[in-house]
Amino acid sequence: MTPRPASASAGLAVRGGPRSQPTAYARLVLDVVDRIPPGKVLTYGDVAELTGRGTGRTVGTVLSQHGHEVPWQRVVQASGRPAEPLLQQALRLLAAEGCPVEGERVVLTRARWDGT
DNA sequence: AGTATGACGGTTA
DNA sequence: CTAACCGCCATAC
Repeated sequence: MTPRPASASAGLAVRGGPRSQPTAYARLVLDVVDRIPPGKVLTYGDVAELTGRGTGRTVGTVLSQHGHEVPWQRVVQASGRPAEPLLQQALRLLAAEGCPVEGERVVLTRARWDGT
């Protein structure tokens, strides 16, 4: 894939400022999310495992700051439900790319990406 | 170095 | 099913 415009920023919990500059950790996370195939998803925890650092919480914080440069809708909670603020839009985007959705959640048994 | 914060996860009630 | 609680960990200040 083409490199994402490094214009975005990472950093977690930015209080008091718009966006800080990307951190190595944020790039790791965005890199993994960027590789999720259309119609497939990963849980926040899955992303943390694939990067080898952090937890679902830290992954979520990174995406909250610049998930805009990656297919953010492909990262959902362990329950299969997209994060609250993005619920409707995420479900719409996922359904559009052929991801199995049931009610307000993704059918993880069918849509979970194996990371390969 | 210590405290606060957050697009999470798992357990317990 | 919902709600509360605690553990987790990178980052900001």
